[in-house]
Amino acid sequence: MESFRAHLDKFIKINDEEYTSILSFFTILQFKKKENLMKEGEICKSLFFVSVGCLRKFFVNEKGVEQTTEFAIENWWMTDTFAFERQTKSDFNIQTVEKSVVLSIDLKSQELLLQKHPVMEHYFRMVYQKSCAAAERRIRYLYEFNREELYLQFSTQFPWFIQRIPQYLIASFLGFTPEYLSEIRAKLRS
Amino acid sequence: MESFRAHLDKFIKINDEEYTSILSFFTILQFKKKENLMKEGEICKSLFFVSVGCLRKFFVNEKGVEQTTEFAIENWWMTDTFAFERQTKSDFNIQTVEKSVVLSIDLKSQELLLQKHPVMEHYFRMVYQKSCAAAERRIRYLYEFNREELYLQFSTQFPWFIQRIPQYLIASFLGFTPEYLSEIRAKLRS
DNA sequence: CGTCTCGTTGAGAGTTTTCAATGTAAGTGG
DNA sequence: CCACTTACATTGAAAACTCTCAACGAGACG
Repeated sequence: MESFRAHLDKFIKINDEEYTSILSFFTILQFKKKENLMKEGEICKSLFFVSVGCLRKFFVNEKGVEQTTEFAIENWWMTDTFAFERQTKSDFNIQTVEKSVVLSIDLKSQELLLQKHPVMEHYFRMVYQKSCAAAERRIRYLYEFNREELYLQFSTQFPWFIQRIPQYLIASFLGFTPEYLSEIRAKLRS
Repeated sequence: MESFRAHLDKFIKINDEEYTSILSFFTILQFKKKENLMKEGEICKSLFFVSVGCLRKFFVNEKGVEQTTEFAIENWWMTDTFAFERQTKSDFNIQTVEKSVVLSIDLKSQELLLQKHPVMEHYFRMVYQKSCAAAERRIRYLYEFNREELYLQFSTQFPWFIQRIPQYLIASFLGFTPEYLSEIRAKLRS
């Protein structure tokens, strides 16, 4: 878990002993591709930190289609924040997109962690703050661009991610159908 | 500023002396309807807390139309989080929708506040966490519903807000044109 | 009274989805 | 390694959704 340590170091100053203690509050989990970490309708027990790999969050709409709302790659956190905070049923599914290594913590452990290591309040404050900032930007893009522009924007901003992820997930994340993405790509190609 | 105290009390335990000290880091501002608190392109200096009234955050799209992305009513915070954190140019405008009373704090003051009152780290962690939770829900709705359903959803969930705000701002917030909102309302009426 | 803002209506145009069919790449078990 | 199956990507036509534009009506306010 060297990567988690490096990540924490970007926000807070801790020594080896503290790090060992902090890490002890988490469970390390390994997943294959397309394994489920959380299911819609089940109590949202865990907050996940992606150490290696990629997760996606999605729900199933009334037509039975999976709508991806978020990806999490290395050094990102993911859960249904609303449901985790209240320990209620999750509104989302979380699934690996690739083989992944994930740190997991439950609410009670997080509370104990914050109690024992107050510096982690600062850490999580910063993480949530960045997460809010990202959400604000995300929402702006959704209002500013039409589907074609969203794809163009996304593929120029994260070309390496486009390579990494199947296209139908990109389409799902950008909020349109795989067919329409094909059409857009055909148009851009010509 | 009794309302701010009551709001803080929901998250943290502080005495009168601490509260007085905390409040001293803020500036109290009064605004009339449609006054500007922040402008796109200017350095994002302030984080705002709405004590009374209502703010909206918007940007101007390439067609010159104002797109509202967020409202803040009593006990909500608002800024361009990304720009505030980095003290860079704001990507959004912030304007009052009604006559409002607002607490304002700049980044340096917030840092001093957090230093002097570590309990505020916890407070802001909770606030940002809730904000993230709201954003996750918001994004889900944007993916789940078409415009008509968005309006239906919004108007049944926040009927009191629909009363409070002019319709063209509702349309802007939900991401469609006032004309289309009229059409939806006509359809629902019949 | 005139002006401005806001809400409404309708026609036509643009965007995006649906559905069904086909093609292609990739994984699996023998 | 091949044959089979499944998952993913593409195409095209018709339908559904949403926007644009121009015009009109109603109310607020100086």
